[in-house]
Amino acid sequence: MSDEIRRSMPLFPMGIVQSLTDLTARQIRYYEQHQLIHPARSEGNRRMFSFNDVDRLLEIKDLIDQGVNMAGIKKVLKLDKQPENQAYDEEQIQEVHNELTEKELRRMLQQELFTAGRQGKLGIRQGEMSRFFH
DNA sequence: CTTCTCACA
DNA sequence: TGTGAGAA
Repeated sequence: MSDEIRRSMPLFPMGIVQSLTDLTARQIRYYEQHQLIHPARSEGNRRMFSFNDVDRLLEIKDLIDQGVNMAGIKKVLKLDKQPENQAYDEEQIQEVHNELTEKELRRMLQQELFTAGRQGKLGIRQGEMSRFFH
């Protein structure tokens, strides 16, 4: 249950999500307008994406690459919320999960902490960063 | 420097 | 969807 909390915890800003999903900021904001994702907002009205958001964006990217339009994607998302037909789910869930390997997760979080720390957003100095990454 | 919103040739 | 302006 507490796993859901971590997955919905706002962690990364646009830049990170951009490099993580290979989507342009324009697209990401566009998908938000169409209710495909719901990033939290933090001070300065900046979008803070949760792990779930990134996960969802990766699904969207796959769909886009497969030539699916907004309408089609919305359908898929609705099927996601209403777990009635899980016929073709297995295959897609596998693909998405394959993109998020343990290794990448480490890199993602490290990148986040790095940029945050570099900007003095965290009371952490480089020497203390090693405490997180042995 | 990074991100946000809004508008447009 | 891209891109540039102007603000935060």
